[in-house]
Amino acid sequence: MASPANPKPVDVTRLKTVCSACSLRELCLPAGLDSAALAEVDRLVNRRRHVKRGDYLYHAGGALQALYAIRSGFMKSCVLHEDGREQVAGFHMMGDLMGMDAISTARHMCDAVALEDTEVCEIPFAYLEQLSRELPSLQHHFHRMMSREIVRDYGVMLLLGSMKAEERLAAFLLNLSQRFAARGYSSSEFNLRMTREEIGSYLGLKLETISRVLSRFQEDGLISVRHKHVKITDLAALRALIGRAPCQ
Amino acid sequence: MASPANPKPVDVTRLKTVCSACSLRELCLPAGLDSAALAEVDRLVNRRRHVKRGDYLYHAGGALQALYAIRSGFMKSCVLHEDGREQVAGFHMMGDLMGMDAISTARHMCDAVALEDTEVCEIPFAYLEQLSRELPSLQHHFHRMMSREIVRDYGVMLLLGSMKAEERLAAFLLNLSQRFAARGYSSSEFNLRMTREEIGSYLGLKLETISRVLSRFQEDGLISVRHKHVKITDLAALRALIGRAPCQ
DNA sequence: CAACGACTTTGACCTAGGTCAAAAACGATT
DNA sequence: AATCGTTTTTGACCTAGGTCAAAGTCGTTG
Repeated sequence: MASPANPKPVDVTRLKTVCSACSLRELCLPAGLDSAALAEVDRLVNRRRHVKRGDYLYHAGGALQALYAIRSGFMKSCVLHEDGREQVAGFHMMGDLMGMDAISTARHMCDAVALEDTEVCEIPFAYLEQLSRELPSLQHHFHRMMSREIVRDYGVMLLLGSMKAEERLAAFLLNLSQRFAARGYSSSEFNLRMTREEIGSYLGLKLETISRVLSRFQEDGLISVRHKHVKITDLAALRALIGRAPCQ
Repeated sequence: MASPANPKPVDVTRLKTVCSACSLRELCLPAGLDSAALAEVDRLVNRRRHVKRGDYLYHAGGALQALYAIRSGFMKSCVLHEDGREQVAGFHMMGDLMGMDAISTARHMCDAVALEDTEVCEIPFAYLEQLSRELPSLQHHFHRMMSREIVRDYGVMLLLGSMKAEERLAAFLLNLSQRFAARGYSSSEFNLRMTREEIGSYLGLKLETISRVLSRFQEDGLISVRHKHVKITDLAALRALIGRAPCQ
């Protein structure tokens, strides 16, 4: 079970934690760096920030100061339409890098909101560019992370553009499952940090549809859901749902 | 009107054209570089490639060799689902940079197909990384281009996730219009290079819906369409379509 | 522990867009 | 100019998912 950030108020040893000693080292920005490079990156990532549940890490329109690597917690990013409609563009967890949308115009193009108390490492962007000119491995890994975001986005387009409700939700659950697994948590049992409405927004569906499809999955023995808690009971069947082409 | 690549077979002077003399200089990778940097980039971009209508620039799964800047022509990129479903992830024209999805895994994650005869400049990726370590302005602009792709993708998510058919198509036409304008072509009159089916795939709709909505726009006096030729006759009304929130 | 608000579930009904089918229009080729 | 294949248009009908409404469940706070 993913436990939330340690509730102890301020722990000096933890505040001093650096990339080189971080358990997310191999998932996060410094993945694959040698120890010399890692020491440099320790200096790059100099500040932590706590974002309380419901609070914003940054707002659309705000100036780019830094990129943010999530240390613990859970966030969503939302694109806004002028008329107030909002589209969840992604859910982010430990090791994920946020804020890359802002590099283009030096202003954030989406909101980042904490879905539970979250701790992030601040990565001053100007300094990251400078350092990545000196450290080819850092440079390359940063490029890989931006590219990975593009690939992820393509996956979401595929989801939104050509899958039906059941497939979308199956893909969503499998994606969460796999990301939890990659972080050492259970791949079969986890808590959803977001509401049905937020899942719906992400998947281009209404919250009632999410609720109904989850119920149907449960009836069919694919999962068991109780509120935010999900247990995948038939992984193969869930995978089969998105594999086959029911249309055409 | 955008004229296709010169049909003369091989023109040596054109083959020798370099970034510093390219009319797309300010849209493309070298945007904003000083003349010293530009001279370096001239050496970086050493090869051209012609892709005939219907041919692939690269395939999903293929190894990343280079990024590609479009000099002339028109392309689409498609994400593939294992079951054969395909989702058009984007349409690309002169000055656009393609292939950034491949940096993440060193393999392309989508297909790139020419919708008309297209000429691209090959940008060897390893060399681009090397050069951008030496030229901060190139480095920064490259980052901006990757970020711009992420922002574009967020826009597509908004489109697919929370807009209805008419809004999607209006947004699509306005986007094309604006991109043609940025390249010195008419913003109000242009040829669609893609089929109704490809538009539909991009917008998460069926080709019949595209056809119907285009006809409706024409009846309402927003545009006039004849096959691939589109003329925007009421820009304001088209804009108004995506501005207001008809639902909720 | 009562009460409130936020979230979820479920049912009944409706509609935007999908599906199927047929005809028309085009463009490339002979 | 005739033919073929591709693309587009339009109509008739259908269904997945949206909408509206009501009841149930939870966590939080006084």
